Amino acid sequence: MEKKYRIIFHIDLNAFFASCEMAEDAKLLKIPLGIGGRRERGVLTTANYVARKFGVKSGMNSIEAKRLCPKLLILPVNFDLYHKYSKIFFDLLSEYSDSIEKGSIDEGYLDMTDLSDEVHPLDIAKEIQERLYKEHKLPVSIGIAPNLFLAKMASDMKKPLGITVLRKRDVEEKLWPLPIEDMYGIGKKTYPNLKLIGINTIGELVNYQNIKKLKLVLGNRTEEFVAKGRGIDNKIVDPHRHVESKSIGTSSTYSTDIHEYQDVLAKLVLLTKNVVNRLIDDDSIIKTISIQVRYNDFSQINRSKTLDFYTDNFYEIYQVVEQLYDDNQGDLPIRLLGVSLANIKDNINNFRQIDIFSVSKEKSKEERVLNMLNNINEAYGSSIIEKGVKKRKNPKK
DNA sequence: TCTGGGGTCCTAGGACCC
DNA sequence: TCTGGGGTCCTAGGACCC
Repeated sequence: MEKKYRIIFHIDLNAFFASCEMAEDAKLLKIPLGIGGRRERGVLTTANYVARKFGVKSGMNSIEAKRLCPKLLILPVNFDLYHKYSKIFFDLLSEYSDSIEKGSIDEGYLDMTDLSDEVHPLDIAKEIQERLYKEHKLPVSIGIAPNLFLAKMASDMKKPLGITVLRKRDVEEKLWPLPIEDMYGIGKKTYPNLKLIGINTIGELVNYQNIKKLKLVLGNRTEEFVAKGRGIDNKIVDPHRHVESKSIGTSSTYSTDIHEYQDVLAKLVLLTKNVVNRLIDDDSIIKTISIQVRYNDFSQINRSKTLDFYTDNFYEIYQVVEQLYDDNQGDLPIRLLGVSLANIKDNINNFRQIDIFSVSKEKSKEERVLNMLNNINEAYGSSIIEKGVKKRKNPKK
């Protein structure tokens, strides 16, 4: 029998980074906890609910957070730990459906339409929530709805540990009163423009009469947002979306601005080393290299170059990074530098012709970069560099 | 109290090929 | 000669999300 509506779950881990730390160490359960940078320019990526009572929230400058809540404990981000719990989370979800789409490290969509008529979706949601909390100490909020957009909006309505059902017929009552900035996809640049034309809630967006004016603000996505506001979203749960990452990058905001060319290069070497290590760990190769430079007035440039071959070679990649910087040097002091790699593919059958006559030339360039690395090592006493000389894992397959 | 770091997707113009 | 139009890739920038 054909069902009239799909049944989609959106499952969202509450205060995920903080919850992982608390799952690891029960002593953290009752104290205000934030995760993020502890230095002058650091901000919190998240905070537990004890800290939130003091007004502490994600995105907040760490010093301001400390002022609001002097007893706040701030731990540095620990991605290895979060990946471990993320895997636990998705493994458990996979017991309930084959149709799972990873939204990000801490949220997923499940298509539960094929659920037997004997079981109620709400009971399954309760079971998932209880198991994650009891077996793994992970609190989640769950939204149940006929499509992905409504499920996403629903999971946000009750936090932490909420379960919210949002049916098509509930849209006018439950969705339309929400402030427009709470709509998924409307961010901090767009919502002031919507307010300017008199739209303050999702309902006001849906019922806006002057479509031409609306298109000036929302552009090509106007129809999409209006449909979503009406509770219509035909996107399917796609297990293949977001399985392979499309880029690997790292960036760093420095506690004091960088003025000297040589200092910039030293930072770029470190950043490049870091991303190339991750690339090699991943057994992947890339052909697009980008740098990001943010100046102290917060203006920013991004520059990229696509090679006509794939590589995972540090020296080759670093040469491009340095070239991109050299070609685009600005006058302002630098606050942030970033390096990222895109156009990624698996490192299998990457046969490349090597021009033996250029090898000696390349050698001398390699030596120059190696010297930079050694100098940085001496200056910082850092272990990052050594870590980078690790061996390639066995190729896949 | 000045504003992190990891990403994805979209747009628009230009190069280049057919 | 003064010139089209589709497709694809590259580059830069912007917006958004967690």
